[in-house]
Amino acid sequence: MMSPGMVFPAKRTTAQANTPDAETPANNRTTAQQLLPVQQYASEVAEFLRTHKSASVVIIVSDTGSGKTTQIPQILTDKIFDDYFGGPKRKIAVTQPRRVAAVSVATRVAQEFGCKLGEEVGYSVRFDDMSNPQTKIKYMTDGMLVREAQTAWMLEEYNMIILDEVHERSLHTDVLLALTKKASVRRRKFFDRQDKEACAPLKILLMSATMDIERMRTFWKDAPVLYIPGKTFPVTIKYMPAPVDDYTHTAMVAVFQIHREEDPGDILVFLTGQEEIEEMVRRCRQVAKSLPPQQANIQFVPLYAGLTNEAQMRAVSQTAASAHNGHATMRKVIISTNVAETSITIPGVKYVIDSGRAKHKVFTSATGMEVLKVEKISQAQAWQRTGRAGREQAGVCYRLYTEADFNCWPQHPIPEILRCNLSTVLLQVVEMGIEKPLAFPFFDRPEEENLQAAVDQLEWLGALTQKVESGDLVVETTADGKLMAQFPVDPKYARCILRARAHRCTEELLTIVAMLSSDSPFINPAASRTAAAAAHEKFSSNEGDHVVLLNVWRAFRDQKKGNVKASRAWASQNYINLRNLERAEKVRNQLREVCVRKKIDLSSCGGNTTAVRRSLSEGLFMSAAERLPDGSYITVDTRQTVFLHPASCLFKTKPACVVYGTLIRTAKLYVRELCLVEADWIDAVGKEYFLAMRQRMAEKLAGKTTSAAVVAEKGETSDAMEVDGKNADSVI
DNA sequence: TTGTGGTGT
Repeated sequence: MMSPGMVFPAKRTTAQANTPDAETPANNRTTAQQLLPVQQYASEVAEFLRTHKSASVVIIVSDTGSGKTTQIPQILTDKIFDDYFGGPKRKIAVTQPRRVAAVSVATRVAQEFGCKLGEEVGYSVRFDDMSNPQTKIKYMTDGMLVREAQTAWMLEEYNMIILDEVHERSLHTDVLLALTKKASVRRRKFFDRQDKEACAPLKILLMSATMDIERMRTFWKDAPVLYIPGKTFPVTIKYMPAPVDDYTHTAMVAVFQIHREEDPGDILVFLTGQEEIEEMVRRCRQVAKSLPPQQANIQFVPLYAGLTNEAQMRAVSQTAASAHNGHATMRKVIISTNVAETSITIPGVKYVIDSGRAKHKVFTSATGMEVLKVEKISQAQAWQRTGRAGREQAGVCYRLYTEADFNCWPQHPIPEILRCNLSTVLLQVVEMGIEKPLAFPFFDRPEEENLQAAVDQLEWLGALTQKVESGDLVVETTADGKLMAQFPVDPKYARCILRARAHRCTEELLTIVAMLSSDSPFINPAASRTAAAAAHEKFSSNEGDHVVLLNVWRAFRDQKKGNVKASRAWASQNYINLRNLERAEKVRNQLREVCVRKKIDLSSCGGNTTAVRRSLSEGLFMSAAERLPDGSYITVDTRQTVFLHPASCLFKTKPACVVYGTLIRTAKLYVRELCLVEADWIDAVGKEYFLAMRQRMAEKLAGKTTSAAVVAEKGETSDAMEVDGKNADSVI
């Protein structure tokens, strides 16, 4: 067992500049604490907006705690709404990357505004719309606004779109950056030329933390910028004098050092994942047992998104200030993933310990492969973590890396739009009437290869057609594509639903696709793994994991005829996560509504699971794999060696041919969410696709005679290719 | 024979 030791030099008294906002001229910390900075600057904000009344885009920059999200929309409605916008008065949309934020901010603003939530001030998030036609300020998730744009891409319902937390660069915020840019130009032209009563110009307000402002100004042709100081307290930064190998161990030593030497205040530790966190919590509790009685006032709580709401609440709720051991107060140590970076705010934190790492998902369009790996975070993320120590009082951030290391890290994380499968977004954008998706004004343009891969994939799925007109790629959605765009799921699953019409099993496919859109219904607690596996056995199938999901759903639905209590008991006995199933139910209802609206036949196949598998094969044919003699598999299109994931119900039976939902590299290159299919089915639906892929591979190989290409030709694993410093993408 | 960073329609 480790012994608590000293990892950091003695306490330094000088507070260093803590966040980038300390450098902005407007920043000072002598503000009256009862007022939010924006309230103090209200007249300046109003003046700024009035001065730039003719600008279609303005930028407001501010860090945590300025109150910009709650106050600025109110300033717009209170002070200048009447004369600020030309044309008829409609709504202000304020987008948020997270639903909880949209809901909670709207609730607070409705109170301040003195109206009932859902009237002048409201919100709109998936499954929950609290707004009406008279709503003036509508908080919404960015994804929700993208959805709305699909039917009205010029966003005529709004006078102004406020994009909040732009610096986070969420996928949908990036889509909106491009879309609103296009819409504002079009609306301006429309307004100038035509009926001024029918359509007002569209104003855009970007709200961001202090970063990347110059690039943003360039993108928006020198948009005016207003800086507002945030309200945070100074945070002292302490770096490691030398690099550490074992950051978990170092984090533990730091925790106990702080506990021994520093003032009261909770500690927030940033690690990378559930397993690592549970392990550290366990070891900390062990060490705490041997602390002297006067130091026993310490407790450890894990925090990650996979926890139940109750467990998350336990981590977030304020430490009971009640005396412990007669006099000392309890110190709480929250050991968390990056969920505590932005999504969850924890009161009472005075110390942050930052491992400097996080798990990131990387997607490769050429192979459809995902990798989830631990990587160094960006400087912006490090500042975000640091800021968590200064919300209520001055704090300290212990960085488990050297200053020299930190200075070498990238300034910003890679935006999501550059590291995800673009097919869903692309179909949405095309359905808005954007015919030349390669010319869409992305703030950060995805690699053309990735965009083209998404276009190709959508074409193979029958969602669109593409052609080249005077050098530009022009695409158009097909009738099926228009239907597919209606479903809020990956287009390949939308295609499965559409194919289910022919096989008379749309009800079953709705269930399966809804279940795939939600987190797994299975709970596998480490302590009772055998019991859980035994309980799950009754849902098993030799036809694949999709049929297993269907079985779970049917059991759940039959249970639901009973009462809530019975439902809970059933879930607990069967190691089933009820929350995830209830979410799947909501998704299913939404998908079903799309079918009703679009007059898509709803039919059920009963026990005929062949029809179900056939439908799946026709949407997932691009993700097919065949068994090799040694029990491994090879993907039919890109000829990569892959392995069935051991958690799949087909792991043992190893059928000759499967389609899969995801291809992910962890210990090996695994395929998951497997469905047993006949090779004939795949050939029938994917013949042209496989021919085209084979031809493309041959062309690439002809052009490249590197050893990597030869290895790829033999169908070796991409491991072998990586030895050459290449990967499968470079040869396919 | 494995494993789930985090969002969202």
